[in-house]
Amino acid sequence: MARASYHHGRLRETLVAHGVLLLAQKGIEGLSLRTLARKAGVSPAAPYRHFKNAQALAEAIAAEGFTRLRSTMLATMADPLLAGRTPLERIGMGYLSFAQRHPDHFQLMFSGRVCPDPGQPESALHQAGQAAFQALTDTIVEAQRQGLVAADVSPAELAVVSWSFIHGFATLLLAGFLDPQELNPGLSQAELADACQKLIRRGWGQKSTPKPRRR
Amino acid sequence: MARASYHHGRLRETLVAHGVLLLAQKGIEGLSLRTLARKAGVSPAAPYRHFKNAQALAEAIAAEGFTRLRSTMLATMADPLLAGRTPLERIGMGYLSFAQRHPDHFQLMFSGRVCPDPGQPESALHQAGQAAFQALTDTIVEAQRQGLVAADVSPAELAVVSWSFIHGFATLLLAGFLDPQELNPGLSQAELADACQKLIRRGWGQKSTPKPRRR
DNA sequence: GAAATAATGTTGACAGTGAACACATTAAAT
DNA sequence: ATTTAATGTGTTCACTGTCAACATTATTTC
Repeated sequence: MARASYHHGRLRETLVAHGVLLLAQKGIEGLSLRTLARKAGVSPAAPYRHFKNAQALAEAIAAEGFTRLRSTMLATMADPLLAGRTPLERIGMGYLSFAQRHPDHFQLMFSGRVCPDPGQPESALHQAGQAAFQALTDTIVEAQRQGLVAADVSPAELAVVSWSFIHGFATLLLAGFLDPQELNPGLSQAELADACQKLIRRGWGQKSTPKPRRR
Repeated sequence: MARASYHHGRLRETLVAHGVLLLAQKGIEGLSLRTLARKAGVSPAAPYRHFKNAQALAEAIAAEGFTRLRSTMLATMADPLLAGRTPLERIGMGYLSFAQRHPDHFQLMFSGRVCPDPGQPESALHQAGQAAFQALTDTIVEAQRQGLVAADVSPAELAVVSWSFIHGFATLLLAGFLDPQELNPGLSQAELADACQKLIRRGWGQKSTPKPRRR
């Protein structure tokens, strides 16, 4: 931890890296600029040479979260154990997996502590978020090519819908609003996710165009 | 603000009420126990007689948020201006309306500052949240009765899916991830929401039973 | 290569915060 | 009426984000 030279050399990355760890250990409330400076072996004022304020540091940590979320989703896409799943199922599982393994990081990314006004759409946070979103859009295009998803709807719309659903599902799960057995018909999380996914694919509207009844 | 008697009398409610206001003015970061005590004209230690700590106060404010969210949804349900909309559209509009008019309150309710572990499912927060959720479930049952929603799916499942979607949509909207015109085909928020809603009702799966091609 | 300049880190201070303690005042119960 | 519980006060502590003045080093420029 202790360093020889007066300058740290890689303080910015070190702060973000320790931020990710501290977040996992102490949660969002436990994340403090001073603590991170201490862990980096640096004075409390040093971080201000790299970040305008504590929120900017939190934004950088959140941006790193989006990068990792994207990596997790891509890894899940390539996981041979999930070969039987459709691309959209796989990427959704990646999203959920990240949210559940790094709940505090996930919450920070969307907690409003970050990016309150979209005045700076060029921020690293926005870019990292859009990159993750792009992975989802790419997956949808691929699913359309494979004939797994309706091809007559714009990928962007489909991406908005699927991201909205999976994000809401993850958030409500983390917040504990989907746990009680009273409301769910005693399903495990995987079963519930699966049921929802099937329901979405099918649509929940009344079957207004009565298909030729199978029987 | 100043009071005559030594005891405040309704400190708890006063703190929560001022909390809602302060939240709207200063955002989540600006919400502090001491400031609320000051606004209530009371010493910094007084709130601790009513709340175990600052987080418990935040939870009470969040619970109040769920109560108001439920009220907003019910009001939207009854709004005569929206008579042409289906019940699910109306309640979704109520949800979005609350999220956009009280973004900080909405974020607090799901920000993880609140209810980290579901060890206390009896908390007021959980109860208020479940009451809001119940309004949604009721609406779905009603929509099923009206034949607007597939009746062969459990209302609980439909409620999970619709709550997940609308919550995710609201969150991404607030976080600014749905704004850039690059990704959306230049739609207004209302148009986007409408397109998503239609898409969900129809389902996004490949039309496995190909309708007679129009041309 | 030496000097000027920019980048980066330090020290010390300040106000604001959550929290705890002993104590004061009032309401409620006996 | 007296005891007891509930509620509010004053004070203190450790911690936090932030800043200004200063110190050290890296980088550029002559």
